[in-house]
Amino acid sequence: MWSPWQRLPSLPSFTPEVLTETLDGGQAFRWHLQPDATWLGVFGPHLVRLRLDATHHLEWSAPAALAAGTAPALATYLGADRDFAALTDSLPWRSDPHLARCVAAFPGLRLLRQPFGETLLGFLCSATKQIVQIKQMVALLAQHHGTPLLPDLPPSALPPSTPLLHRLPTWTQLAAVPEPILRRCLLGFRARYISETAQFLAAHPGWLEETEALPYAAAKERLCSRPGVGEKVADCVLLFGAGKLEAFPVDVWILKTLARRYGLDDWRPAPLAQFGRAHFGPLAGLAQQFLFAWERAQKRSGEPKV
DNA sequence: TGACAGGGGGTGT
DNA sequence: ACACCCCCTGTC
Repeated sequence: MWSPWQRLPSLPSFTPEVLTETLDGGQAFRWHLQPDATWLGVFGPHLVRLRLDATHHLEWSAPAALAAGTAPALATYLGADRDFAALTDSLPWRSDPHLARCVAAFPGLRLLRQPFGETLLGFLCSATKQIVQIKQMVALLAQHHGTPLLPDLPPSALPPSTPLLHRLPTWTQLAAVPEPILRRCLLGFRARYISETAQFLAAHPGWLEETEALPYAAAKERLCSRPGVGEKVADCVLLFGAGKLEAFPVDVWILKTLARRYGLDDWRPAPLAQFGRAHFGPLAGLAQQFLFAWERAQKRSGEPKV
């Protein structure tokens, strides 16, 4: 049923914590930790299990029927073509003590390269929502409107009630769904954004592909012309779905971080984004991910759940 | 074991 | 500044 576990060549080792932060730290919303401590995730047409071996290197397994194209797709998705250790080393951590401790706390943290259209969909869901709730929305979108990943195989091959039996709907599929139906995916006011974007994309074939290929500034401008896409969402889509590492999303966490750790109280998001690009340089988005991971960890240790 | 606020990784006006 | 939409979470 599942393919044998296979090492993923050309990817460095991970600690479990950094793997969690990479897969389930707000970049992507379709990775779920299973009871056996493996990660189960979907991107594009791919359904994948991931785990760490004894040497903390990544291993993957996919349903046998889908496993053929998995390795190269996974390599792209995980950014295996980029040396994140070297990129991280080129961040200005030597002159920035706070960045230095964030980098040290999450060694090997990387940016994903997700399918562009799916990234847009995920972050259109993200406004004023926490990760758990965004994950719930995209899971429902997939269940209700996405194509089954294993059309010919019995669901019993997977854990019961997994939210990962379907791909995300394509924008073409979404364009055929009336907004009131979309709302059943717990989207709230975001349903209108998604519906209008789907209509627009149906009327403008190639728009997504062209946008993804544009340089950062031009791509951001185009994304921001869509309803529900402001600067923050556009930067997330370009950072996590187009590999534009200069994108510097300013959300409330980064706002608080820059205020508290960098003395930038009362700054507005747009000037903060400018500060970020100036201070952290052309890989500002990577720096942002370290800062974000740090603040998430602080919040967890400050307000333990249980 | 239920009800009840309060707030939530923004955007648009 | 405030509405938008309403689910999740923490409380009582």
